Amino acid sequence: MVCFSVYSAGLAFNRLYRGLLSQFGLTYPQFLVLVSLQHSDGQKVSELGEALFLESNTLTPLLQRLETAGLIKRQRSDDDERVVRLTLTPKGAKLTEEIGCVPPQVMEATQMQLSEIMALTAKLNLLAGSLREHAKA
Amino acid sequence: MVCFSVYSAGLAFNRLYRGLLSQFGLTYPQFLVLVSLQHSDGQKVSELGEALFLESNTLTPLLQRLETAGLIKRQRSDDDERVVRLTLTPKGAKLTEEIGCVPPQVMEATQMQLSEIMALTAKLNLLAGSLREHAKA
DNA sequence: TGCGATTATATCGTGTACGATATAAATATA
DNA sequence: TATATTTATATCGTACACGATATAATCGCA
Repeated sequence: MVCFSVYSAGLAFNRLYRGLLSQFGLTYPQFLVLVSLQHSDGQKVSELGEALFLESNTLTPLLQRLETAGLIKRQRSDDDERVVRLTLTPKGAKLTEEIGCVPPQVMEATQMQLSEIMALTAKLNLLAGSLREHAKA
Repeated sequence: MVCFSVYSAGLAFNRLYRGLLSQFGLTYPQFLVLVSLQHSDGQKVSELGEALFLESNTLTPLLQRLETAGLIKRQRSDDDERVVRLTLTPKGAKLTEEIGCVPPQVMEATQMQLSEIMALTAKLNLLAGSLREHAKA
């Protein structure tokens, strides 16, 4: 069953990341947020949610923890007071640089060729896309 | 990044299963437990944990909920009082039959050929195996 | 202009995951 | 055969994930 393979591979990745990220005081979803903000600082919560496939009920508490840790700033937009924009603090930007060493370690742990990883990634993205389409309909 | 693809595909599967299983009052991990017990009734908690890659800190509350719902029975072994054996109740066995209609619906939602699904599953299992090996070392 | 609908984020309750630790039973060993 | 060690499960605290709902700001339209 693919679903179970995806599920258990997700567990395995999560455990690996936990070991690698605990020294930085981060979880895997928090890591994803920092990396996403590094690529595009000042994102709205909704934009981050589209990038990570998460909604405000999951993101809000996660972002509050990152703000409490001094890694990001959350501020209401002046144009539209409903919108909250997210920016890395200097401390957050510095930490995001430091965790750049983590993805190579994960790649190494996969024991797979880069080409194979990319092919697998592409298939998973197609699969996830189909599942999301199906959910909408 | 494979890790993110696995993560987001896991989210998508979880959402799909949520929609399909809610009518039965089950979550995806609970579904996995019932199916595992259908294949091998009377498993120990530790055996179930090896099958699902979960430990007692996750399984105990999950199994307690299934017992409260009247779907499984948890009983201490006579041979070894540390061991808890898990069996489907008649109600649980009946429900497990009924949810047999769910996996085909999931397969359909993937929009993939069976051969492609099997190849993907095999690769994911290899990957997860490598990650688990790496975690042990 | 005013007011109902929409939008963006937040809150709440439930159910996983998991590290750390507890508890009790079984085993090993002095 | 006592006692230390190991093993199986359970408990606790923290952090996601998500359905349902709340709240406040903006928009649409009469």
